Amino acid sequence: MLSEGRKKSRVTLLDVARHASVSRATASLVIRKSPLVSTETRAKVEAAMEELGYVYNMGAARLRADRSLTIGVVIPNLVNPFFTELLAGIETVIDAAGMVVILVNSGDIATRQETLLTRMREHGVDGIILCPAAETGPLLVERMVEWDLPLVQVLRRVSDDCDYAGVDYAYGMRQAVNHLAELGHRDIAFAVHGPVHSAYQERIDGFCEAMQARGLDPDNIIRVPNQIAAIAAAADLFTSGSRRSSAVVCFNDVVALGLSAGFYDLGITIGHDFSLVGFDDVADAEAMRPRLTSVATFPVAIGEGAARLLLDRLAQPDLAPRKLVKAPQLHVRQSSAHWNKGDGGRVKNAG
Amino acid sequence: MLSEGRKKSRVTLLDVARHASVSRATASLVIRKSPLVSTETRAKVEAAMEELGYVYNMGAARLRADRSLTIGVVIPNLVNPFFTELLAGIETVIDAAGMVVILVNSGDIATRQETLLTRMREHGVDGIILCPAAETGPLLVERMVEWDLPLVQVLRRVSDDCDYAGVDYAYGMRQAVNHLAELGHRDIAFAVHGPVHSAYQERIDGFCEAMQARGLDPDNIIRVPNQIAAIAAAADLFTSGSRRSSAVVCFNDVVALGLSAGFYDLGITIGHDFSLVGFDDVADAEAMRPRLTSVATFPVAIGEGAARLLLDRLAQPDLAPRKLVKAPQLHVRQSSAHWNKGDGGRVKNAG
DNA sequence: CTGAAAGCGCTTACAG
DNA sequence: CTGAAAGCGCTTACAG
Repeated sequence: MLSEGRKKSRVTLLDVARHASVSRATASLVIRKSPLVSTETRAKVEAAMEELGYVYNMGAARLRADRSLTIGVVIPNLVNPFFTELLAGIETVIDAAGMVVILVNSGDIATRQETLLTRMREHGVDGIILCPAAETGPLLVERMVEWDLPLVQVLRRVSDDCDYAGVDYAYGMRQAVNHLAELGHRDIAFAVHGPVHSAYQERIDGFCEAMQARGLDPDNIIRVPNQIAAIAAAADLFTSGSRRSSAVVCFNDVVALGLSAGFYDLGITIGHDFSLVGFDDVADAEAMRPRLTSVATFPVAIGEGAARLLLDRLAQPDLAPRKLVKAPQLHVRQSSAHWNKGDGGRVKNAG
Repeated sequence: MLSEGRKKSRVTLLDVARHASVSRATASLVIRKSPLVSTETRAKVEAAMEELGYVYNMGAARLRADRSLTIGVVIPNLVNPFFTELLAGIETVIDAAGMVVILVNSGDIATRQETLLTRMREHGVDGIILCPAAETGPLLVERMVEWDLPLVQVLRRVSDDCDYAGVDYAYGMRQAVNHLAELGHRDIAFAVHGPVHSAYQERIDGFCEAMQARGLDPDNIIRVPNQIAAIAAAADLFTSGSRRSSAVVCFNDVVALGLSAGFYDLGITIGHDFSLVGFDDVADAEAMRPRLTSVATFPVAIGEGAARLLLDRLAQPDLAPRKLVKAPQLHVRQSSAHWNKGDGGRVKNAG
């Protein structure tokens, strides 16, 4: 009830100790739930804290103990639902560990990322989960080591000397390509977009290898724009011209959503006239009509995994670098259908 | 190049001062960019910082200066794209002010929100932007005042004694209803879902008033499920039974997306057989086919506004409570169409 | 413009 | 189990 003048004189641990007639050290032990304190004393101190309206001052504790119970999360993009789910997974685990997330957005710009990492360091975060911006070099990881700042890379990696939580993109691509090949497709395109980074490259490589393993031509890789409306407008790249394809694997579900709209505008029915496979399997895949066949990459689980890697490293700084590479999983829905090679024509949806 | 033993003996401001042959106070002034220091001295100190690899310790500064350059953001839900955009707006402004966001997710659970607010307070945040969880009482704001912790409510409000940044939901509803009424619709339903809070209530009230102002029956308010697949399965609530409607206003675009899928499954063509108006105008509205008519609520701008309100309050704590209520804006696309009253039948899309 | 000193609120050995 | 003391790294008056 001391709301008067709280600003001026905040209740301190010493006040609590005096009120409970114990020493400051004892009060500190109670707060940190040490077993060295008798139940009786503990109760007395807790009552005093309650009565005085004591608020623990993490700032002071962190200065002395050199830990902040704070971790930094650097994400290249806050609008893509994929990153949001990743973030949700991270937040859940960090929160459960009694820690707190400082979130920043690099906008996928390496120079900005520099600034932000410096700022995180000044704020004294205990560690960092980073999805490296495009163009990030491997020196970044070296610097973090020099800074003695525990780091886990997530989704993209720039160095092998550092923890990493991500997705087996090559395996995902293999599933997508095999699925379409088994439906009879031979002219399969790959629609990509966005900045170039390890996850981009792994998807490209995975697509090419999977196509070659099937004896198919892997060269039909087409870049589309970033904005959804522009992607839709680019749909005719796949259905007209010299490189007509009967199916397209998409870099992610954003591309799939855009192309799906574009095909609709062209009067082409997905899952009938043309097959489409997305990547990530965000919520929209199930909401689209026809429903989108997509390769699930489980962003929430990746986020949780990344957070656990970091927690482990904080506990054991000398652990060798670890990798958590999650296997994606194809969800077959309605947007992919049989292709009749016999006459090169279209057959009924078999999804 | 002092990477050896950095852990043990970190470079401190006193080291910098000595290295530059000035006092600690002077070094501190340089860091805080005070104009009281000569250019020459400043350069000397900056060179020393560079040479020694000095890292500013916010933790120590905050303890002494009683500010943390940190603000807490409490969001009920990280997966809804609407909140993500809101967050992006907040982050941009806070970042530009040289501050940093601590993000937590209340899951729309009031008790969890309590815990999180306490934790934020212990972490010493300078202020909080809160989208109150459902069931949050007005006492929460009183407590924050008692805690002397600056607060701005965003999107939902539980008290008028506190800054608020949000949307004029009633005006948005009026636009949606008027649009449909002008197209000839009379049996207009309102599809709602999710937890009950001020924004929910304002939308309900806004819908009812708008309908009454048009002389239409406002009682056709129907609750649908929260998950998108379940919303789709509930689409027949609007097209069968005693209360058939010809158009539906949706609580948000998630509902619109779900119902759109459900109508597709029922063989009903949006923008032709039935009209649909969404709310929020997230990116998906433009990506859907037919494109979704929706009331834009500009979440990024709201986030920016909320962050500015908080920054202003930090600068001037005694300001009277302020409200930033943004006017939403109807975007007419293809999902809403003329309705021919004459024979109660369907006419061609006029979107 | 600079120096010496006190203090923010906690934790950590170190004796008892 | 408890007390007295030092110190984490900064900022802030206060004299000069």
